[in-house]
Amino acid sequence: MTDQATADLWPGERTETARRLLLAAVESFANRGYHATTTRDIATAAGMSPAALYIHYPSKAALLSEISRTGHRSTLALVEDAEASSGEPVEQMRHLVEEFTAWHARGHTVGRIVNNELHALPEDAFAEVAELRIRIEDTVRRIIEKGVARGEFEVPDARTAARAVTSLGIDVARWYTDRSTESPEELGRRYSVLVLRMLGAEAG
Amino acid sequence: MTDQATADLWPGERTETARRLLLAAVESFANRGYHATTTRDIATAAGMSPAALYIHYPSKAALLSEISRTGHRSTLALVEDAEASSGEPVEQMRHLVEEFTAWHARGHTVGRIVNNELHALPEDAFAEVAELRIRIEDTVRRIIEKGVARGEFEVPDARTAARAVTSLGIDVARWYTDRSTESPEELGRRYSVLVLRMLGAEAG
DNA sequence: GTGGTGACTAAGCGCTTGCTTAGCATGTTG
DNA sequence: CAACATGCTAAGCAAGCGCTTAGTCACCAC
Repeated sequence: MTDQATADLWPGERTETARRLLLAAVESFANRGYHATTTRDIATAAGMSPAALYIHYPSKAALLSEISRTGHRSTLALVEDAEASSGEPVEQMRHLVEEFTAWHARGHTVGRIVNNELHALPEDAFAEVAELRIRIEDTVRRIIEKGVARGEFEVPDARTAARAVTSLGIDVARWYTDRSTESPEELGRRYSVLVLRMLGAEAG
Repeated sequence: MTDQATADLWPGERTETARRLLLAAVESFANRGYHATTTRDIATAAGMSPAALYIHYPSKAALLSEISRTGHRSTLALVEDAEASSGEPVEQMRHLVEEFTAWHARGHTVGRIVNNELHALPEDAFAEVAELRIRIEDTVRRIIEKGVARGEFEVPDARTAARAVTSLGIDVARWYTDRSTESPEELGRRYSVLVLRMLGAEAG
């Protein structure tokens, strides 16, 4: 039931049981929302009694924190890799959109939690995650500004354009389902064409 | 505390008290989420005891249904007005994006409920709302297809492009706050420039 | 006045929630 | 073989949930 992309985020969680609980939490939080999910839901989905959850995680909120932190770190890494992949803004942006979009399609369950359950995070996790989100948006804006300075992009306002680019990718997690006809990779390629054109780049 | 755009959605709710409850529910659902909001929260914010809520609405879910239905109807009307406003796809699309974006910025509280609390809706409200969402997306796709047929737009895939256009607007409700520097109208204009370019239209 | 009505509250019911406690097998160590 | 650690469960606790009940008060018709 759990997709590979999600499972890959926690390759070696402390024990196999802890991992099963985590993946069950991802599934439940994504489908029903954090507050609508009970600890009994998670434990049952992982095939154990409610009390067993607390041997592996101190609280329901700790599960959410772990999911949100890991999801955000993974996204930031992806965005920074795209920036490092080339010196050319057009190529950087193509990579970024392709992978950012595909990530949100492939891992739309984790993506939903990452983007919609921010308000449910405990303070410390929220602080870390907010910082990561800023760094993601800053990276996108930096690429756009560099492209504009070089005359390869042309936008009315870099900040707004950066918002639009990240926004497009993030929202994929909201509507993409496993029954969608486009593969995550195909969607990424199509979105990168649209985005480059949106930014006023010449070539498709 | 409640913005004018939200208040305008219910110009003449049955009684003044019913309206106060509804607006308090909008505020609470948007800030904390439906499941994290208690009927006590709503009643207290409207300045009354928890039991008074049930004189005006049969349940907490009925409040959500009312908010979601009205929000969706208002959005569909806006989209259909944009299509009717001109015979030219470029003009239709400019109007659509300008107003769709501004609506989600102005009414970002209602917008968040409309787009993120679908799973919490009772069955009958969900069915109505799902139908409205399809009509919104269909209208956007129709405009794009007409533009492509006329040689005024050029996109790899109309369905994907329609998703991207609606997605951009919807996601505004997630990140826009009253402290955002751009006005809803200004944001709408900037987004319409980006979208038209994304669709391969000549003029900005 | 009297009876009726509509908007409201204080109190609380039954249930579910996140989490804890006490105890039970199993395996490992000396 | 005793002593302990580990990973789990059955049972349940306090708190909070959506919603109901019983009753109060202001107002209006006659």
